[in-house]
Amino acid sequence: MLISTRGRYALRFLIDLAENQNNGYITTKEIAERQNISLKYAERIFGVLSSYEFVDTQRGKGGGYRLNRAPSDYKVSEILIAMDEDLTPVSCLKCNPNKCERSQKCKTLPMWKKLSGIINSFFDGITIADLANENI
Amino acid sequence: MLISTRGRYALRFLIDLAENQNNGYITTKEIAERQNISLKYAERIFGVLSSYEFVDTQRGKGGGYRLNRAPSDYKVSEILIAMDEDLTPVSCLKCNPNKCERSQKCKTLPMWKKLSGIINSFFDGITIADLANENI
DNA sequence: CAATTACCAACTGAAAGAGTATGTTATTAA
DNA sequence: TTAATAACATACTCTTTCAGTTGGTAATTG
Repeated sequence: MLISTRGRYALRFLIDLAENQNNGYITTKEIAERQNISLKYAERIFGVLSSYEFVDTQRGKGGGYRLNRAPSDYKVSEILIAMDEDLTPVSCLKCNPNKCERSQKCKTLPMWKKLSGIINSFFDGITIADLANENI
Repeated sequence: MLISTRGRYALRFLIDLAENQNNGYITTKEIAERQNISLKYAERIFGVLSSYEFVDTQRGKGGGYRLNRAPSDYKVSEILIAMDEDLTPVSCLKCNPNKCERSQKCKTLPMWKKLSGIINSFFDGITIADLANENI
């Protein structure tokens, strides 16, 4: 799988926050219920989103999370890369510079590179706002 | 990972066969050495290629494998799908029809479907001949 | 101070994937 | 007819990754 469930949940959480922007801070509990996921797992995912400063956070009563940018300023690519480390379709592309000794003469490597570029551009071109507005 | 090493090896084997087409049957041993992979692992991969009738096979002395079509008649997509079952980037798309109960209202599903289409078209448009000729 | 809510880290369990081990069967050439 | 060759088959091991859980601690507020 190119995209983990973690990455998919992260996107859904941000969409959820985007759809409830004017309600102040949204708790993990609320989102966990809406998205039908365990509270604890949701907390872990928000932990990553928070560490990348994709969201503002507030502890204690009345606290929770909220977006700190406009939904149109979140590229899907950056979210997925934050959650999964990368978006590379084959392990050949994982290390940089390429450590595979046959990379110079490999007949398939250019194809993998091209695909990787396509995938990255695809996700670069979509924002949380696009998703929320079903404007794929 | 979207593409397994099995799938990558399969492509390299077919490219190898394409490059040595006029030499009759090519043994697993020969390819295993050229591609720097264990004989036994190579045999397993050829087993799959053979079961999908991507190659002709001959046992015993002088035997081995050879292509049974022109290199330009092997789409990369069919090879990769044979080796890995599918090319779906997210598990949401694995079952058909979609069994996820939120699929009707899911805001991200259209994006996954679109990506899946892009990936499949990409590999549909490339053949073993293209790879052998470095014509990515 | 008590309730609330985010934050943190270690762990479990399952699945998939890479690769190996140990054969058996078909074919050919001597 | 036998020995060598090479494909075919299957079960297994080992590692890694990923999903999800457990059991907390720290900050904030009423």
